[in-house]
Amino acid sequence: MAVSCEKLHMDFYKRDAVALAQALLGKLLVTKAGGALTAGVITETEAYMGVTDRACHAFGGRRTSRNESMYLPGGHAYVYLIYGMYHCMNVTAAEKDIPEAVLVRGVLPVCGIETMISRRCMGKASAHTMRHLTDGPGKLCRALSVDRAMDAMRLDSELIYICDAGLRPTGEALASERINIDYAGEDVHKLWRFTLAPDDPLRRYAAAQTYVLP
DNA sequence: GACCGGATTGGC
DNA sequence: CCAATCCGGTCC
Repeated sequence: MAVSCEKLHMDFYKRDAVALAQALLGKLLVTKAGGALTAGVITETEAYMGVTDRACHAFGGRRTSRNESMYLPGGHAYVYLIYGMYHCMNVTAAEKDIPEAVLVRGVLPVCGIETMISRRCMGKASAHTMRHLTDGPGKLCRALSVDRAMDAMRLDSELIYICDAGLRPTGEALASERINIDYAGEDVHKLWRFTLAPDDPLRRYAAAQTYVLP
C-alpha cells in the first residue's frame, strides 16, 4: 500500500522555530538533484531562535551574505557551508525579517537510497554506512545533494520540498540540549533539540512504506 | 589585507 | 583525539 504525500503549504511554517522544529518530525524532506529523487523522514531537529539566541547565526541582528536567507519568510531553505566541506540545511520559521530557523540534523532514508549511498561513500554499502547514512546534518546534505545552490529556495520548489506523508509520531518529541554550540553561553542549556523517540513505531513503519511524491 | 574559527565528519 | 578545508566575519 503506497502512501500519497503533499507538499506542506507555506502557512505551515508561520510559527516560531521551537514549535516548527517539533512539527517537522515525521515530515518528508525531498530533493530532486541531478534528476535523482531522494527523500528522508525527518527524525532530529534543532531550533535557532533569532536575534536573542546566542547560538543563532542572526544573534544580535547579524545580517550578512551568508545568513541573509534566515530573514526570508517561513518555508525557505537556509543552507550554509561549515568547516569548508559540509553543508547544513535549515528550514526558515516565522515571518519575513524574523530570522528563526530549524536545523535538520537527521533523517531516515526512504527513497533513492542507492543514490544516497553512492553520494556518501563511493558505492560501498556496509551495514555501518547504512546505519549512519543520514544521521547528521552534513551527512544528510551530502546524501540528498543539498548545497548552497539550494539556499533561499522555497520549500515547495521542484528541486527541494518538504511534504506531509500522514506519518504521526506516537509520543512527544524528546527535547535535549543543542550540540556543538559551546560559544553560546547560557543558551547552551536551552532544550531546543528535538528527536523522534528511538523506539517510536513511526520509524519502523515509515521505513517499510512506499511513497507517491508530488 | 590578515587572521580566526566553525550548528561536522571520519579516520587514527 | 584531531586534521580536513574554505569562506565569511571581524578587526585592523
